[in-house]
Amino acid sequence: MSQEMMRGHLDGLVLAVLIGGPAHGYGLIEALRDRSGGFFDLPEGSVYPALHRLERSGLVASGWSEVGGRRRRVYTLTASGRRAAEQRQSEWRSFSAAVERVFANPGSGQGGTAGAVTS
Amino acid sequence: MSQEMMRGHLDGLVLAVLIGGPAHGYGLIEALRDRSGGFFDLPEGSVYPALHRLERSGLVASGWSEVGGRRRRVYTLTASGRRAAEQRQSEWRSFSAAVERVFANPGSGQGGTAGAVTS
DNA sequence: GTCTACGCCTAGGCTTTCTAGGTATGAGCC
DNA sequence: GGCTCATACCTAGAAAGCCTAGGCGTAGAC
Repeated sequence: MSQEMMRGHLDGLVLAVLIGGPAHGYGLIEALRDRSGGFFDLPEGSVYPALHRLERSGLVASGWSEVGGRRRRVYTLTASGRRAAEQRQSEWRSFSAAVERVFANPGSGQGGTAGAVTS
Repeated sequence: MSQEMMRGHLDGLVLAVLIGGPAHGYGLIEALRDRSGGFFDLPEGSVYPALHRLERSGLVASGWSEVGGRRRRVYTLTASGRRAAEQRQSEWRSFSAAVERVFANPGSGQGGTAGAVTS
């Protein structure tokens, strides 16, 4: 449903969730599903690589934990990760506003740009 | 600035512009730049392949025109293209709303999901 | 004669996401 | 004991989309 649209936004969404506190991969998937009202139901194969990517970039740090006999890798925002999260959100607002302007604009057309179509 | 975020949204934006009337590639780039307040300044290498893609999908139809000694390929929305344009916009609204929900939600955290970090 | 704006095009590479698998624990059920 | 489900991690490879970096050509200004 929204697979194609995720491009370039996953990292920002993950960082946004981590602003609320540390989380592990599986829980992050649930958090995104819950927060989005079920709209984002991301496969593990998307989220785990994204987390590894963010860790390589220094935006999150991870540590192992054990809960109920199951090991978890818990991710926490770093200082630069927090800055990145805020920047991503402001970029999103700009992007979203720009898209809305394009959608809203009802033509803006001079009407004469097309010329005569010959075939 | 917004290169990564375009993924999956370009087609919808192009279709949105074409709702206002036929346009050619070069003019479409200008229209997107103008309508978005300069935010979308797309390279030709993005827009022309997108138009060809849309034409292959049957969402737009093209015809050649000549204006001032310069040839233009003018693109027009087909019937299914118009439907697709509207659908894209409604999908955008859903997507945008879901992103906003994720950004707005201030934790929603139980706080106890992380467990004790051991290393 | 050169430069800029207009106007079209494509090949190749990069990045990101998804598909489709794999491993392992704990709990509930028969 | 076996089965299944939810939890929890991981990766290789394919698929797709956009950008970079070029190419071609006309018209008009300087």
